[in-house]
Amino acid sequence: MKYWLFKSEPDVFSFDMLKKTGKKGEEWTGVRNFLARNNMRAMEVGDRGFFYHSNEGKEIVGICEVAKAAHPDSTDDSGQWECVDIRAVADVPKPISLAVVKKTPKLAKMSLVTSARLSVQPVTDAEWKLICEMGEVSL
DNA sequence: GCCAACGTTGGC
DNA sequence: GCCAACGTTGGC
Repeated sequence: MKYWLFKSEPDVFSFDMLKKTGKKGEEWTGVRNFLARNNMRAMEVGDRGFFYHSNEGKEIVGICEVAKAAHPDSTDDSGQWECVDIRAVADVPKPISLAVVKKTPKLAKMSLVTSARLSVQPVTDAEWKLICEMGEVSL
C-alpha cells in the first residue's frame, strides 16, 4: 500500500465536505499539473492519503482513501488530465500543522515542505506512521 | 495583500 | 532544445 497527501483549500473543498460524500467519495478533479497527475496514475484502490488544508488552517486534518483508480477528469475537455476518487476514512483528532511538520526533523523534508505547490504528493511509510502517531489517529 | 517559488508557455 | 516571461499557488 502506498501513501499520499491531497491538498485542498477548505473554503473550496474541505475535509468535512468530503465526509458528506460518504462511501462513494468524490472525484478529485481539477488537477492540472503533470507531476500530480503521474502521482494519481500510480495510485491503487485502497491506498491511503492525508487530507491537508492549505491557506486556511494549514494542517493535516483527515485520512482518506483511494476509492477509484485514475480515470479521465470529467472537468477537462482536452482529454489529457485524469483524476482519482477519494473518500474520507477518519479524522485526525490532533491536526498536524505545517509549522509542526517543519519543526519535526523527521518530517521536515516531506514534499509538503519542499514542494509546497504540488497538490498531490507522495508520503513515505515512515512519515505516514509518525504523523498518525502524532495526530493520535485510530484506524 | 505581498512576494517568493515554481510550473508552463512560447519565441528563437 | 533552451531560456526568458508569465501566471498561479500558497505561506506569511
